[in-house]
Amino acid sequence: LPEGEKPAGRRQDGLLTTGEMARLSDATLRTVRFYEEAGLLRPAVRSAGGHRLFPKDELARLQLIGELRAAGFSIEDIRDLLETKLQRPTGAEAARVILDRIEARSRAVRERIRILQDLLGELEATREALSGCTGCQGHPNYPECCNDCERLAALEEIPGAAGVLWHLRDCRPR
Amino acid sequence: LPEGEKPAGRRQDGLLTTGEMARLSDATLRTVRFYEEAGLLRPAVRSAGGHRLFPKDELARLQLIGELRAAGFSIEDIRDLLETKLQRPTGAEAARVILDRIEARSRAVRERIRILQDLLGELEATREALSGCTGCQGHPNYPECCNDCERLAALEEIPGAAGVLWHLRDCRPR
DNA sequence: AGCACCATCACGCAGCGTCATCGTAA
DNA sequence: ATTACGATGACGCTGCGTGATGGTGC
Repeated sequence: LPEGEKPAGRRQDGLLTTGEMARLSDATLRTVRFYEEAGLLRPAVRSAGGHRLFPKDELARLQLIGELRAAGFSIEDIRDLLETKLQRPTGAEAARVILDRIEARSRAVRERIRILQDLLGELEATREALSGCTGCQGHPNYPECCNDCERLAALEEIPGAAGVLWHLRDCRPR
Repeated sequence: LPEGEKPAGRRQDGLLTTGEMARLSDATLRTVRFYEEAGLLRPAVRSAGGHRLFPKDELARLQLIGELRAAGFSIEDIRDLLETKLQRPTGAEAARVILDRIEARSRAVRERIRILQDLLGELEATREALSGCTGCQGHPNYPECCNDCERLAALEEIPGAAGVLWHLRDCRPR
């Protein structure tokens, strides 16, 4: 064993099997194969028996693909991104194209974060509004009785989501 | 016209057509119908000619569904949430179930926000690393020359994503 | 009678999951 | 020879988009 080098797989040729790629990147076999067919991973060399063998660089690619997917890039977007540099005549041009796309995605991600944060706020407000209900004594004509509940009526405000989930009368659209 | 009441649609019976529902909630006709078939909107009354007519409360429901979908929740998740109250015998029990689910959702949403923020950070770092390249003078043997670029080598660190996108040698998996 | 509106099939799409059946690797 | 691992179809799923074709509302 050459010292100071942890082999990524256990093959001596430094190639990775489909399964190793999958395990090292939180993907599945199916996903790795799908990405290869889709052209996101470069055509793997095959063993004599037909098994895919990926050079180790492809692992970094696969991991990046996973992150870009999580960020909402489509398969096609990603293919474009990965090919951009090779399809532009100069580095300056390629960089501008890539920067634009990243900018656009960043904006979309920020927007998505904002939406999620708003929703989180509404969920919290809903939780607060209904938290008093866990101590509610049984009532004969539940669930209609909640419409006349004094405790709920005394609340400063009932978020729209709570009104809908609790099936209160007059849930007004916002 | 009874005063002080802005009718939601323009029908005098206060019911909303599929199209009105769609327009008032940023959905499409198809989506409204789909949600009804999926049981997210309660079976609409039909006109003599077969057109759906929704009571105005359903609009608040539809809007809530839109928000939950935007946050990434599945149709089934949403159906469960919406039906919870009616399927439990007491308010206290229903409230506990709903609170649990909201708690779980909140946690999931927080987790998603965290992931997206991490990604945003990586996107920004990538943008920064490549932003200098937009001024790169043409070079005869682009794109290979980037591997020996002095400017890139001088950077404190090159994020993995940039290494992959820029096809630099030795992009090591993380 | 005209025009916008709505209904119901029905097919299509991404991005894989999930068998089933079979060949490989060591 | 065993046992885990991988390959190749092929069909399934979600959440709608997108026609086509024909009836409604007013």
